Amino acid sequence: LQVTKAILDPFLRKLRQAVELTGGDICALQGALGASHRLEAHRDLISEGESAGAIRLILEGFACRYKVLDDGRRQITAYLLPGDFCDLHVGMLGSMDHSIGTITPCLFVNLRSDVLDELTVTHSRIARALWWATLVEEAILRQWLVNVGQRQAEVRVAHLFCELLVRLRVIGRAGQNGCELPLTQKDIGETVGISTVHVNRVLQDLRAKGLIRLTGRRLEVDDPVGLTRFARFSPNYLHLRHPEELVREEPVSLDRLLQLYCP
Amino acid sequence: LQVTKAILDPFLRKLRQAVELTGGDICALQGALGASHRLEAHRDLISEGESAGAIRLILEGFACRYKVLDDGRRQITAYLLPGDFCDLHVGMLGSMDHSIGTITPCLFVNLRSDVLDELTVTHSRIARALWWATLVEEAILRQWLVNVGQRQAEVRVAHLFCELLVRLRVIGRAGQNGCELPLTQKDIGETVGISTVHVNRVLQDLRAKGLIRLTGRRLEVDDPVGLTRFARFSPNYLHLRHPEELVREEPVSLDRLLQLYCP
DNA sequence: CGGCATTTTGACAATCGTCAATCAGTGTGG
DNA sequence: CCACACTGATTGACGATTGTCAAAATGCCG
Repeated sequence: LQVTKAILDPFLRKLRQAVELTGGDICALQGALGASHRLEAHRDLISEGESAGAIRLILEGFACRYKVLDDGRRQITAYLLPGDFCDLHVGMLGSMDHSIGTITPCLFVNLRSDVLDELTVTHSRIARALWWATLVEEAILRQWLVNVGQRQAEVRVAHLFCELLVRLRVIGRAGQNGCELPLTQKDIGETVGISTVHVNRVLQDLRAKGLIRLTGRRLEVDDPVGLTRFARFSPNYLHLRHPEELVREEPVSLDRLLQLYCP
Repeated sequence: LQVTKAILDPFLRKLRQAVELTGGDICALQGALGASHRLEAHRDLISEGESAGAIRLILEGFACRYKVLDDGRRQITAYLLPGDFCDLHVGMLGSMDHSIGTITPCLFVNLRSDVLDELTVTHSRIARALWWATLVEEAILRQWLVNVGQRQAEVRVAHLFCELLVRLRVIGRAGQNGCELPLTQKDIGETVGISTVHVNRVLQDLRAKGLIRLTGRRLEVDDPVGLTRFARFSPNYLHLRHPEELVREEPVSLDRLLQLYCP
């Protein structure tokens, strides 16, 4: 499978939130790309207990980190979207303390870790951007803990939607009025710590309030301002450098990006 | 205030869980130490929104990361114990997305960030150990999210105690039968996402089960095995290299450590 | 069309939160 | 030494949010 350049767009957009990458940086990153591969929905990329291997970057699809308890309950601890790493720095810890699984069919590229190690020495901006991504993941975890620990079910769900909307918008996958959101109600419940049945009730309430509609695999936002206010959402914890860009609905074509960045 | 060497013991013990430090590493770390200072209980070290400044290491006392909601509710997202950093890598993100406050009176040292930056280049083991500490923090956050999202109040509290016992044992501050634990029931509730009143009920239940007693500022563990089993606690997510050492009740004297490490 | 996953509904129960009062422990000043 | 204040712990009554169970409805895909 050939990795076309356009498919790196979400990744580059995301990193642009951390640092201003130069053309040289981008080309160097391309040089680290290894083999790409597909995985169908509901498969594990890595399971808890395994020792982390290759570094993988998601190009397409939804995946998640999760932990399963002995009684079968599952907690999703992160969503991995196009442009996110699966196991960038976690590998340093030795064995995985959680699993990573796909939600939809996904497309990945491997990154040659030796090349990447070298890059972080020769291209300090890249090193910085990669650590930024890891630290933002941690910040998101803190925010999730606040939601699950302190807020009511309805607010939790609203907040999750706000966050996903922003993250998808950063990578050019969401407009102001909605986005593709391939999560089941079970997934949502396992994310915010409520039962599937209650997720259903909450979604109906949010719809009745005129805030959102979750139909099929798509989230429609009827009242963006109201939703943000209801969820008490502030994107500060995402540490974006260019919040103003989030308004732009149109994805930037990668031709455009490469024009700008590669001399 | 003079930083004696002995007071670094928890820090060095903790890092030994990540990598085997050489005498040179330890001496280099000592060279990065700056001014030390005290702070009384219930004060903020850094508040949300501020831009992170100096890098600080806790030498003595309990502190925590937390977020406050607009309705006054608070969620503690991490405990900072002796040997833990307050703002090691978080500074890379610019502004703080949470606050750090003391629980007991605390003693800190500043670290010269320029010296530390240099260290991470010249002493790769140190760089590795510092990132390990950050990644373990993230792993703990994931585990907390699982607890708060999926488990019953009683199990949440039991699990928290297990974790704190292990972490305190690593730094030589806990035996098999208990430890100093200066948390109020309010603190515990704000950690595991339950009300203060319910914390009280849960503690009584745990005592009635013969597992633990929390009296004053001390946690007594009456049935360590039973507690671990009840909490479904596994220390894997703490990524310790020397779990066998946790059994040892006696703190290693720093004279001993320096004898071993400094030629 | 038929099978399967997902969503939806209703009834009921349980955990947990809230409120408000009391009790216990600790430190302070007279 | 004791009254006092203050914080933290404890108790009880009550209610609300949320979970569980089980069934029915809907949607999706071969």
